[in-house]
Amino acid sequence: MVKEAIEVKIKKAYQMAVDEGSFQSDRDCPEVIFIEKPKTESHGDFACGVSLKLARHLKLAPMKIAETLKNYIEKVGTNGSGAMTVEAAQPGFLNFQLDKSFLSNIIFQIASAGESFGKGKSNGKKILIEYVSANPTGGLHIGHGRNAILGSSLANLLSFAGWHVVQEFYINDCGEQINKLARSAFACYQKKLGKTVEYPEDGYPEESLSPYVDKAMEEYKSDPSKLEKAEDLGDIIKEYFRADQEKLLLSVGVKFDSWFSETSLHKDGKVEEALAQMSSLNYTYDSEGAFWLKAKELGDERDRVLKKSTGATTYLANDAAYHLNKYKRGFDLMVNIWGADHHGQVPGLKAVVKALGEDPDKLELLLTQIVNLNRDGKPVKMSKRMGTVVMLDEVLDEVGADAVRYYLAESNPNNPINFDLELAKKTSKDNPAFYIQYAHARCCSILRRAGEEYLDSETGKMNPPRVTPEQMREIEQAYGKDEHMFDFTFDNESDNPEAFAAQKKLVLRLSSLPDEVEEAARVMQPGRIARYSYEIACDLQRFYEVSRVLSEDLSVTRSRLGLIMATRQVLANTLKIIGVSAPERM
RNA sequence: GCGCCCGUAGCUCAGUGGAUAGAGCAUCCGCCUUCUAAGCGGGAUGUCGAAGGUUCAAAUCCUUCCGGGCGUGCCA
Repeated sequence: MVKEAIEVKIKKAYQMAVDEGSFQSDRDCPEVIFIEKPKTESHGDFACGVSLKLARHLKLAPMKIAETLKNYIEKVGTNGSGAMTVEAAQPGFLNFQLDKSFLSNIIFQIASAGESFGKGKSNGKKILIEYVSANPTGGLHIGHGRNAILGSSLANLLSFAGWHVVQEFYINDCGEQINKLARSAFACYQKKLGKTVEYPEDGYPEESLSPYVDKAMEEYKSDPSKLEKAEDLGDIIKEYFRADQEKLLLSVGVKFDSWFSETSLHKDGKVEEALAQMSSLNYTYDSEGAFWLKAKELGDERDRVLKKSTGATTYLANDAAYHLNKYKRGFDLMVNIWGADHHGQVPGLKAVVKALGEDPDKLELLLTQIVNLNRDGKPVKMSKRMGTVVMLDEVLDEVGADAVRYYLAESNPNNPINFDLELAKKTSKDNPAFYIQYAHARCCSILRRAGEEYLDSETGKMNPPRVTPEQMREIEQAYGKDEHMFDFTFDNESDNPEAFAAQKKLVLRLSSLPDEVEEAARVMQPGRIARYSYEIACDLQRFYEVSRVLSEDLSVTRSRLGLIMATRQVLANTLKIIGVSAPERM
């Protein structure tokens, strides 16, 4: 919001400069006005290097352009948002220093927006995010967990940024893996009935299936004929697994709007339809008894089989049908989240989409790298059931949902995660997940304490609350209405530069939530919000160290309580995006 | 071989073509009468994997090379 205000000012200044003949150009600035946060304090609170970019276009020295813009910016004035000073600096930067009035106006704006602070305006667009999409043949491992948390956080983020989001799980409930499940479960069942059968050599581990077979026998004990065919038993068991996956995902706050069955595509003849559509567009051919996609001419490294010589369709053919269905549902954008070990399938899927005559640019694939588990920096393999693969529920049991969500959401999907189990359990600043929650709890604590009696250190007696319940209600009501309520938040820079710096830093950090949301949504990286949240926690801590909220001065107390409310709100909003709880006490 | 991802402080990682490349951990030195010390402040720490190129300006864009991970089925 601050960046926008500055951008508007520069734009206006540019137009005035053109109008008055200082710049020989059209009224619209030909370069993007990019406002940055300088790393060095002496470069102001915000800076803009547009003069450097304009040098060639205007045929003037960058420094000259900067100075001209500075003069016109001063003419533009404050336009109601509070004051700032501008400096032109070598080699042509514009450096902006915000005034106290500007800063307290920021708090006021956050206060007015309340819960919706940082929320993007609805863009009227629909997006489908498909993720996890595991086989219903077992549990979910930590890699599924990474995709689940990324998908869910991305959904929260995009929805907050103004998209209409649909989250979907594509159930891979047919094909070779499912047949294997059915065979294994049926063998297990036969054994339970006392028959001597050979357990499939490459089958799923009997000990993991056994409880599910027991469950099926219990459920169908009045009508065991339902279990008499391997296929039927497989259908029952795979639904158990799917339901377990759903339950586990719900326990980490991952909730799907839609569960799409691969089998339903076959039943409804959609796979054949998709194949026919690709044929009609002349992107297929028969060879060696199989049915092929001309993938190579659509950008893949070689052609791909759609229907095997056995007559069965490949996963690619099924994916074609599924994606055709997605396209028909009219989304503006579709995102698939896959493990990076599947990246080889990307060109095939893109080829299929083109062969169906759809726009491949509407389909975005996010690939996630692997999750390594560590304990005190050393690699661990902890799974009881699967040997080398670490299961999501085991990690969840050990460190809890909040830590799982934070660490899996925080990372850049392109990088492998080194998830340290001991770190995730720490209750200290080393553990950002904890530290952010603690910051939120601290805000709540201060707000609570404001309305409680407190010990007077001089008299040793209890004093009445600094802020009575009536006053607290007044503050909450004024919060968002009284523009000048926050004017007392800041110390004078000359009296207490440390305190002023911390106050300013916190306020500016809070103000950037809308920019952070917009940028994170644009690059589809909810992890940026997680890291931003940690930075707020650090800034709050610093503020807390150097400037008291609750004091004898009621106007300062009121003012700073407003800042604490604003901080609590921004922390709550960011935690909600990454799906971590915001506790009031810890 | 080919394709994708990665290479930034001792470690884990940020970094939008812009000013002196940043955080946290670890390490060293300080700091607890006060709203939660579950903490805070301050040092020190770099061939941004390498070399070319584009640019007024490159960790960032392009090319080549080196190192690591993954993939490369009529499996999913």
